[in-house]
Amino acid sequence: MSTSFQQHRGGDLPFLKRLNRSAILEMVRRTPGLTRADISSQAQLTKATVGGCVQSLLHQGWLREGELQKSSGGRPGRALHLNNDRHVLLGAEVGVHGLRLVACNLSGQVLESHHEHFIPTTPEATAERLGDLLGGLTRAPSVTGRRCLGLGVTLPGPIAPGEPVLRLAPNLGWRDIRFLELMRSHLPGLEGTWLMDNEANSAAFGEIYFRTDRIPESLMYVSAGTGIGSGMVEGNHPPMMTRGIQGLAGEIGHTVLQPGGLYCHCGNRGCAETLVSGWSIRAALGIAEEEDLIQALRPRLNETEVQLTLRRAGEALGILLLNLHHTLNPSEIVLGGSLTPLGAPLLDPALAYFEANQNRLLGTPRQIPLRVIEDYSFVAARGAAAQVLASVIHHSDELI
Amino acid sequence: MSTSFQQHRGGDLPFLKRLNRSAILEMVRRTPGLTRADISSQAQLTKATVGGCVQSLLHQGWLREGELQKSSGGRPGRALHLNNDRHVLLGAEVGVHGLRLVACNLSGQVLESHHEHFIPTTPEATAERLGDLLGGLTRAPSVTGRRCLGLGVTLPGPIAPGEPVLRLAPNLGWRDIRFLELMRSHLPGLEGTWLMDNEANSAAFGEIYFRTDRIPESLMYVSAGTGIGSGMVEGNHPPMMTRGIQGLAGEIGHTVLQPGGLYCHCGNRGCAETLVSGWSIRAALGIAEEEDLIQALRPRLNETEVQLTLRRAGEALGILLLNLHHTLNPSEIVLGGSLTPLGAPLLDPALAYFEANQNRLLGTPRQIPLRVIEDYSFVAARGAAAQVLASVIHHSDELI
DNA sequence: GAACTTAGTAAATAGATAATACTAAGTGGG
DNA sequence: CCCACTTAGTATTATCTATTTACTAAGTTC
Repeated sequence: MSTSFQQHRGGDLPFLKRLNRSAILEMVRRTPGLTRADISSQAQLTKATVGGCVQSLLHQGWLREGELQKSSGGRPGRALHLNNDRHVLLGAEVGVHGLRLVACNLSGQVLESHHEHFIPTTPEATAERLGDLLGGLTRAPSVTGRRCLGLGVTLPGPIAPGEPVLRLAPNLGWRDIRFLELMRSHLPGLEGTWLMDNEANSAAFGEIYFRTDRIPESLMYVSAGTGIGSGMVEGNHPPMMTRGIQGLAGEIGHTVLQPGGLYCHCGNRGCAETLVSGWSIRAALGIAEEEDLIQALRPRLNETEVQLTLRRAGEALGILLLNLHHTLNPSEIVLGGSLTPLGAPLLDPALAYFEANQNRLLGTPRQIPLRVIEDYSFVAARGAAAQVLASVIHHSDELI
Repeated sequence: MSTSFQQHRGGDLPFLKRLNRSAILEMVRRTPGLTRADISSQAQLTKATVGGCVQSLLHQGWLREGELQKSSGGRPGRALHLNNDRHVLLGAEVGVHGLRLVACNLSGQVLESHHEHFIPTTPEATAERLGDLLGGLTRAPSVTGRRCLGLGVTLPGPIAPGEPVLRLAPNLGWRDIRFLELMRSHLPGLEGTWLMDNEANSAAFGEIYFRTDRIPESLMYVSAGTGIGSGMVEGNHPPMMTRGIQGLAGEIGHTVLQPGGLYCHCGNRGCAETLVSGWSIRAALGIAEEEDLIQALRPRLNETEVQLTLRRAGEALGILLLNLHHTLNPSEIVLGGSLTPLGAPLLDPALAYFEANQNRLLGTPRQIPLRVIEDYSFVAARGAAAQVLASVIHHSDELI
């Protein structure tokens, strides 16, 4: 899961076994309904090997057998699916204005979710409250009885690569917090893999990991909220994300778009966040921190000052997206975050700029899919749950 | 080597064998002088397994035994090194103003190199000339007799991920060129792995791959020449690079730094290249395409117009570097390309801006190493040779 | 020089996938 | 309805790889 320096390691036979087990589970996860024969041909393993692996995965409750496939002239194969009844994944997001929690099954379907307005004060108090809420979630009828595979927590700031430390959360005033450790005492019985990550990273991961059709080669999630962040996920088996040596990868809110421009809270001038972010829009339109930004703006959308501010912010967002296109060139871009409910006045200029300029270099008609997420609310928490599953499948011995 | 969508595959016993062979070879490559016992403890393989692998790698001429290590109370181990006498790697760079070729040994030491001023006209003529020069290189005394592992060619533009097609070379006027195919007929006897990549990608790869101490977790190479490009390499075993779905990753010359700024040749406004690039400096100072930019500028460095132009370009470069820092956060940045010989008037403002602003977010004193390459000339060609070696080690059956 | 320590090798063992042969369960033609 | 044919999946045996165990090699230390 981390980008930290990997020492060279050899592999023994159990390693090979784990590898094949996780490959088979991933295949069924990505294309539900696969038969053993399909797996055998795709994975380049013999029928016998696949049969053995599948049997043990069935036995352990990871897979279940489904209907018979249509015959193509011979004995029909038996469809295989994830067994969604046995396990649960927990994910939580600590946001600037609230806590969000989800419990998912292996397919990423949300079994239970909870949202609570909550202004994080100290890390300790936040951990306690979040622990309580998670405890409640695990006692929900749809969750009890399932085996918990772990917990993923997202935080609004850069995470140190390699160890679970929040380096900084500018909008919470936190610095160097080992948040998982703070939560341990409040969730003593919760087993499985615990991990934490940046909100945009987790969101990006979840958006690519739980998909079962037209899986992009890479995906970038841009989170436009109080600040602006992004997460990039690439590849498969397992998807990898770039964190950067200090966890700063994706801190696109502090890329400079306007040299010599306004001062940012980071001290530099002309950062993207001075042009497009919850805080810069509040500053430009005089909206207090305590008010809900969306609710404050909705009645004022006819004011020219508001329209102008949102249009300028949208144009800056468009430039930001284009710069990412020319820096990372993801296969798909997903736009989320608490500013997205502002809709067209903010987003149309961004999408228009991106579409107008994305093909200038190559001149091809191909358009990179750019999607505004319908409901951004539980994306990060669900993504953290996805990271837990990936970690279990690829880096644990659960499958043996 | 490519970022294209990987189908899930299982692994069989020969796969495991290849994996361990390549892991051992990589370990010795990265830390020359390792003993079998060192490898055994680091790779988590038993002494017997390591002994067997090493024996066959010695037998095939990949490794050689060296001196005895100093004893630490018992029998001293025998140092292992790459055998640099048996193989050769070929790399070539097709530049806007010339062709550069290298022949390297396994450690990346240049056995033979050649530079020729050459303005590429058609792809066919360029391929023919490059083929002739490479043929000459292979007949050099230091090269003949060695087994050729392959050829890597770099080109100044985005390469399609997954297949060896140059999508576009704006400064050559080329589009959708299968350059390797054009070269085949001129190098009929040349065996091994053939590959091609973008110049900055190959340079980045070479800068990280041949290093033997303090190997960074990731490295970004920024190439400032006629245009501006970058390449990012991450991880190890093997190092991976981001190409993007259209090969546009790293096209930082077309990130927008000055919304509403000057028109770029791509048709957009305010691209980084309009502020810092060979062509924009030429345009600003009225230097013709035929003149050598460095030679034309050197006598004029006292002119205020020149100083101002270079300082502004340098500041833009500094912003570009900072934006990359906040987007990818590489462990190390290397600056190369044909503009670097301009030295302080261009580079000082860039380095100063980067250093002044890189720690604003986290507030830590840590400085990301930013190095201007001493001699940029054969970096890309040597990097392409490095890619050949990595491809052989990780994706071929040569080691068995 | 004897005890000890570490490096490396040889032979037997365990455990993984592959190969082969088999059974299971459909289709379709007569 | 039967039978040839096709494909899915399982059982058994074989092969291959790494490990385990025992051993030899070659130093240091007292």
